[in-house]
Amino acid sequence: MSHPPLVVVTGPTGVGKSALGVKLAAVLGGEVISADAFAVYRGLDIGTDKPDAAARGRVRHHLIDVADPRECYSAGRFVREAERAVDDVRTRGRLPLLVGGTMFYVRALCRGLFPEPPKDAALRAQLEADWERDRAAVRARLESLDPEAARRSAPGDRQRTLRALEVCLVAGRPISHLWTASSSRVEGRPAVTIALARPREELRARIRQRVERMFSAGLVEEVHRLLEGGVPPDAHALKAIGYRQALGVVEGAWSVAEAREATTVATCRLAKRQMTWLRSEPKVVWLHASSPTLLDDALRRLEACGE
RNA sequence: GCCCAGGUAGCUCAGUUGGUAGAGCAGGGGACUGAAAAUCCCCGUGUCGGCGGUUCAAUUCCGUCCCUGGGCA
Repeated sequence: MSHPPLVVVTGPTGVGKSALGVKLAAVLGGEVISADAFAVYRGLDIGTDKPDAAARGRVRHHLIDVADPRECYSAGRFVREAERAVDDVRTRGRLPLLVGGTMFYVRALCRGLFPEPPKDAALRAQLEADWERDRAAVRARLESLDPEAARRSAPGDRQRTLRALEVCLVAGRPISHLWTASSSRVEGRPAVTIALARPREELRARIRQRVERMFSAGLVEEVHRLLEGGVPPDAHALKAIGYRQALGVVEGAWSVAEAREATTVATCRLAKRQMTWLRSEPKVVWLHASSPTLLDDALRRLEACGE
């Protein structure tokens, strides 16, 4: 069963991934599978810069608006749903294009995650409490259970430390052993990864403009609506850049100008971290997003890769 | 015009009883296996406003000039 390689279109926020993704899909008879940790939530439209009705009318999109904003979406769920979407698109004889900037999701889909042991909410809560009380003790515990995992996470990294401990305890074996069991169904068919880049200052300017657009398009009102719709202020969906800051405005802690500035800064940092992911990625086809012949450049590179 | 207060990192400022300086923010680099737009780690040489003077040594003291606030005319 030989499929064409999965086409991935990625890059830092604001470079123009979505636009290229839609154009490629239109030309190649493909469908977009979004790799975006917040566009999955219904009701988060403005701040996620979700593809608009025109784009979604032109090309079919998957994994957008698939979760309730009160839920906590996850990489594991993304991989399951994305694999299903890839199969679905291929079954219909079309080309799946993974488009998005959530690098962890992209990597998880392409390289796989280890088989997850069942969740244990009580244990997680207990570990969180332990961490607040004595994080050194928690670290020592991980150190004894799984020295390898301890070495791979910084002492201050609460999230990884607790996750590692939780998995070790539930699975009854070190998480570092489970890591070696990672597997992905798309892994065998290497993806062609197109990454878009722009000069730093240009990207910064685009981000600044986009953030201004989001606030004037009613980002604060959108947060209002979500809260009125029953989304708790501490919901994961409201931890997204822009939403956090807009929530600050709703709660009266920040002026709109402050929120806008903070959102811009946070978004630029996100872009920087995304670039860090991509630089370490071994086989990436880099394209200049501002090239007037971008679509042709991309098509040519895909052809060269066998698509 | 006079009087005060300032002029130190991209920004806001601290500091040096004279031995060429450091915080926060911004910025940069990196890590990343189910919260990932998260979580975390590392990175600070800059004519200390200009020019003179005193001094072994001036960003620090003195003089003068320029600039920015505020006050008085």
